[in-house]
Amino acid sequence: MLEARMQSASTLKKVIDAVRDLITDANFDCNEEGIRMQAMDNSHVALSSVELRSDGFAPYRCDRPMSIGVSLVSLTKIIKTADNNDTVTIKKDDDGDSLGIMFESSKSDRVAEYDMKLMDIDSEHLGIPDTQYDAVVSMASGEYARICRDLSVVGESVRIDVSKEGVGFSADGELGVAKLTLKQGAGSATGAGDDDDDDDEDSKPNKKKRKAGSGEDKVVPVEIRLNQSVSLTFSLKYLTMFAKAAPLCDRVSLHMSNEVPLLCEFGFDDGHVRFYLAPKLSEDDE
Amino acid sequence: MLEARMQSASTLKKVIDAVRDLITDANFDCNEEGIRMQAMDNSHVALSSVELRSDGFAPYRCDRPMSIGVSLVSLTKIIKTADNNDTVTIKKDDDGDSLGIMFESSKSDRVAEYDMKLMDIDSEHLGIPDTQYDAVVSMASGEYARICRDLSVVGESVRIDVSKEGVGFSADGELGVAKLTLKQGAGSATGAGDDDDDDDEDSKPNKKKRKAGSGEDKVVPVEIRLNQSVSLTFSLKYLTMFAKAAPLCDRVSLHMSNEVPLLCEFGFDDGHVRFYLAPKLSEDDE
DNA sequence: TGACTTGTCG
DNA sequence: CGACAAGTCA
Repeated sequence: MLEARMQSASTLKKVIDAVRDLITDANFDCNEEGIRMQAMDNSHVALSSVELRSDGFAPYRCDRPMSIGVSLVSLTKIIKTADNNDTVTIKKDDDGDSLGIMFESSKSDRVAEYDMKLMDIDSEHLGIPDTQYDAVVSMASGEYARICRDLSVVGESVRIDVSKEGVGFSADGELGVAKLTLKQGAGSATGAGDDDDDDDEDSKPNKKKRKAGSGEDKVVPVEIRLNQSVSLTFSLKYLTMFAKAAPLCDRVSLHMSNEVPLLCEFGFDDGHVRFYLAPKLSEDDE
Repeated sequence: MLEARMQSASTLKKVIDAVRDLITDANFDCNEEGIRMQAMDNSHVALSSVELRSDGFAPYRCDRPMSIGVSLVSLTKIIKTADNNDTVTIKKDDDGDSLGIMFESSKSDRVAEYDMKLMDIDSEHLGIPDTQYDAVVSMASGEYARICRDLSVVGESVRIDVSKEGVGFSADGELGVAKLTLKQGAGSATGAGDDDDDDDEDSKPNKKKRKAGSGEDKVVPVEIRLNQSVSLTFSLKYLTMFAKAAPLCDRVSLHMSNEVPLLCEFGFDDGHVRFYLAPKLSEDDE
């Protein structure tokens, strides 16, 4: 028996939005620590990994580990019917072959219940080594999204160079060459500021999302942690798909070592979305 | 060596937007006075002419005149990645075959550098005689755009009649006849004019949604300078494309003499965009 | 069906 | 000026 309730549907909606372009089906692996999902994209190039820790739910109950095979296409359709501040409860019996999903509106007495059919999915659970990366770049997630968008007009690949001075993103193609440079410590306004109030922090999920329209954007500085300079080339198409996760949080961190897959991480309260992507081996690949 | 820096990208963005529907490639002719661009549209019907005077740049440096062959398609893609208030610097070495374009964000240390490949373009530089026109009509550029839009619903050509009383725009087609009259001195709020004058036809389709902007539109009176009445017919398709320049400035002026190409001018600080279009010879042409 | 572009709102 | 939503194109 699994039963998990989250105060607001918005995080779940954003998580689904973040991965639905990459994944069509996936197993949700649940245990007492929370819910995890991991899957390669359809062309087996990128790995997506989602964690929703049990702390993010109240209550959370999972008597014994279970693996729930979900069609993200179906789940997307269902989750889109929820309001952002609806309460979401998901429930699964030990024996059933369907997943119960319930949305309760806060202001009215509207209750929507879905019973989503499940799938049998071969879970190719890949162990991901807990690598130490040579370079970790953290920046505003909006900035990351924009860099992907801007460079996409020039080419299909981006070379990321990280050094002490900063991080450079460069692309080239028919129309010429583009290079975008961020200096360490450089601030960048995000789209979503949320002000930390001192009083009400803890377990209460902050559903006050004041998306500070104009003016009061929080400045999110670029931070670089570097053991060794790296230079890696990636497919912009995938990096752009990763950027769909940007609404989840202010920051994204890119973890890189030469010739090792990139880890692109979006962390949020009580969970994260991580993407892994192998670098292009050489520039002639394109 | 050319180096020119403008404080804000917005003007450049608007200039490019104004001509990109008409022109795909053009030479940017640079000298110490500034940058000029002149080109016929692809079907060799309309002439576009852009001037960016050196005063609009700081600093501006152009050691010797040069002609830079630019693909507006590429330039459009690049310029779209700039924020409106980014600082723009364009640079070209005397010998290179590419144009350096740099956007610097004001708030952060984000720097985007592009190196755009150039083209060899046969510059058919047409001398434009500095004509004295018989009639010059100046009006709100938003009003101009709206007239083009409204009349396009009715027909493909517009006849413009200028007399002492005012200026009339008329079109006809399948669904009937439309005539729009502006009187001299009549004020018009930018964007939403409905000056109901006596000549108003009821056949005018009313699907105008007046998006009167922020309410505080400046009133821009219609001004007519007239030596002799004129009556000319133009393709609405082209006049509508000219209207893309409207964001550049509050006013547009239409310079006309019978049987001579129209000059449609959008002037702004330190520059202008001008369009020339030959009149249709007779109304049976359509 | 999804992604992108454009237009509107805050 | 940035974010959201709708419409269009692929």
